[in-house]
Amino acid sequence: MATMKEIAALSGVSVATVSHVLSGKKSVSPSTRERVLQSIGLTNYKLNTIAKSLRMNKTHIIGVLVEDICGLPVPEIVDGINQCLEESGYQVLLSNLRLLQKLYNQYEQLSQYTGIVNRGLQLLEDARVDGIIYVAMHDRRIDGIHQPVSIPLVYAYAESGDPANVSVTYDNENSAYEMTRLLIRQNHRQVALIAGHANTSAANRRLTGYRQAMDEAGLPVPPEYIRWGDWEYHSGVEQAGALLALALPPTAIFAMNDPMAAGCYAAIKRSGLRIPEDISVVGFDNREIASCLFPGLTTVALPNKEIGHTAAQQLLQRLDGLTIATPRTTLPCRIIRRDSTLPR
Amino acid sequence: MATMKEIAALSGVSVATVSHVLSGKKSVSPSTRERVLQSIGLTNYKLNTIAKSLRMNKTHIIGVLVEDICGLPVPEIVDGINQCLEESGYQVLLSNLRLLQKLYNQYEQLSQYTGIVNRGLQLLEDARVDGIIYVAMHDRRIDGIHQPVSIPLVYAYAESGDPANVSVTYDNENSAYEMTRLLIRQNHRQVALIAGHANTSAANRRLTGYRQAMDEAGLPVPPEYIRWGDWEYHSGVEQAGALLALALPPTAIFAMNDPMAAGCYAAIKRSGLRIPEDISVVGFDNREIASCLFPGLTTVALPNKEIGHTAAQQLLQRLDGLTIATPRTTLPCRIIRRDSTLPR
DNA sequence: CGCAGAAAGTTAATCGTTTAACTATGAGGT
DNA sequence: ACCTCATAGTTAAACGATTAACTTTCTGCG
Repeated sequence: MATMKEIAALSGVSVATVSHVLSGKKSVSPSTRERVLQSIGLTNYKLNTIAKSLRMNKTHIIGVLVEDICGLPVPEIVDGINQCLEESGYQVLLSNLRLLQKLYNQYEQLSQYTGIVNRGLQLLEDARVDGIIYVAMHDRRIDGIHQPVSIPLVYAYAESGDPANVSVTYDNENSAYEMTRLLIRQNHRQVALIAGHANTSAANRRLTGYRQAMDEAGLPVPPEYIRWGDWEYHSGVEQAGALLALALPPTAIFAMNDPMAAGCYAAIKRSGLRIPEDISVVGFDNREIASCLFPGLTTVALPNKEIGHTAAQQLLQRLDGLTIATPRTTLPCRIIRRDSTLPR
Repeated sequence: MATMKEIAALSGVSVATVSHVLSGKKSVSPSTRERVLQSIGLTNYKLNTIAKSLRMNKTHIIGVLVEDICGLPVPEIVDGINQCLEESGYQVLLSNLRLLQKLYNQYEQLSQYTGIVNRGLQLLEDARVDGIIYVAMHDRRIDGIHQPVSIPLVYAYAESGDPANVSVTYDNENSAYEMTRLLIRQNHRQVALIAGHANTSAANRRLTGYRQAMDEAGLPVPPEYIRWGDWEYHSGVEQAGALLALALPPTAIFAMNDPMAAGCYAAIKRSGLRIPEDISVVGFDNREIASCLFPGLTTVALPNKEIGHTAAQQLLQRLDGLTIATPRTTLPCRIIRRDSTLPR
């Protein structure tokens, strides 16, 4: 692959002149410019970005740290990041921690967790990325995360424990509120909830939203209407079974994610009831299942792509030296209405 | 961030010596080594990989080109790639073409397609990656893909049109064969097939496997038992409906992917039949739905992680100067047995 | 004692850019 | 004629590592 030196020799000028032609930062006579461009056309010259990075101390590469690339929202978030960065001439260096997403309960063991995250950050820092986006799956109460010296870092999806850090998240609380409101507007008065793992802040926020909607409508929430699942299909089956066995079973079930909603479907059908005629079910996440269940599941779609896009935007702003006025961005979700609910 | 120069000054030696201590390629007296290591400990020294890359003409970065990171097998493949590369000290630069995966029919418009792919390859080449893994979703009949000069390239998931290129794929044909065999062993004699989009080689290979199993067992395949869908849920509903309306309806349906199998579930339940007592259904892909349907769907799991891992391995071999003996690797799939089939 | 050879360092070139500082030339103004 | 200034180009020093080639010192052996 040709270098500037060869182009310079071929055109009978100095490398500096070639550089000037390419950068356009200094004026070059039309004739020399033409000669240089022709030489470039003749060879397979490619600017060596490595040399440029070394000289300029800027790689135009952003490190994206993910806990598990196979985790559901992750590819979409990365997509959003990628799209935004590409437009600004940046590229994405991916670092995958391969942390099992399902270890909700071990989530509290922050010590070894932060160790792994810090190793990932190190790797990106070593690669001399210009900035880092950390796609975190769970809000951090304590931030044991070592902010690499002098590399801007923004959080996507979940929040950093330190409110000074910039984070881009979605509105768990309001989405759960709106979804519950939707059921209430359909005259449901017995609305039960199947929650995700109690350790996760997502579950707690969605619970808050649900409670607020019920309270506002003056509807009672008997404790047996709040069932704690573990985000998995089977806990949906189990908890829905328990709800159906109640003396006063709910007329609507709000499952905190789609697999658990699918579990409700199984339990409900097994008991001979029909969805939505006898009982309404709604989910959360808008996974592929939601549209493949029968009847189609009403659920909430997370703004994953936007989360990634916004996080990337904010990072680029910081790279331009701007300080982010509001470090926490919370994006709204969208309710996807299908056929799993019916008014009473 | 400190440099070798500063470490050298601090330890009273030359940069060369510092380099020797770090690389271990030349002997250094224990005392100087100790002094240098202490200086490093005192500062925040980090090897500048950019400078190293420039000098060594090697970045230790592999470009991964994906058509759509949100496409289902993609994250797992990337995970496999990542895992393998990480062990060898390489990192992943991601390039996402954001080609809509669903444009099956436009798939034949190769001209503009190759343009986009080539732009993606250019971007990676510009970044001076050491090698490229192209995660392609569809086999290429003609390869319009411009192999970037001197950068090793391997295909993952789908095959390159040129048999000389190294590709790592999975065994569509045999998996469909085995799945059909499973149904036949359960004494099903009327086994119908709901195929994916006719344009795709995956659909055609799976069809071949199915046909072979039926032929071997001496079972007739009436033309109306082969239904062409488009990989989507609704075509499953539709085609299963058509099958059930036949004079001699099948006792088992093999859907070429899980969403279409889910469509079968809907059509079958609507018609009042039970799965698996009245009719067996199997799918393909082992998506999340498979375990969230009721009853659980028997399906085939693709070796996505292994595909990525193997592709990365082969690329690293090529980087080490080895030539790959067999450029085409076809990995076996695994049948996941759940509760959607019953012997006759 | 003399010499070979190993051990421990240093010097300086190199990778491919960018860019401040400099030179040379010519145009324009007074 | 002289000064100023803009234009077009060159030179050379960075950026931060690696490494071949060289120097110096020491060890061991005949």
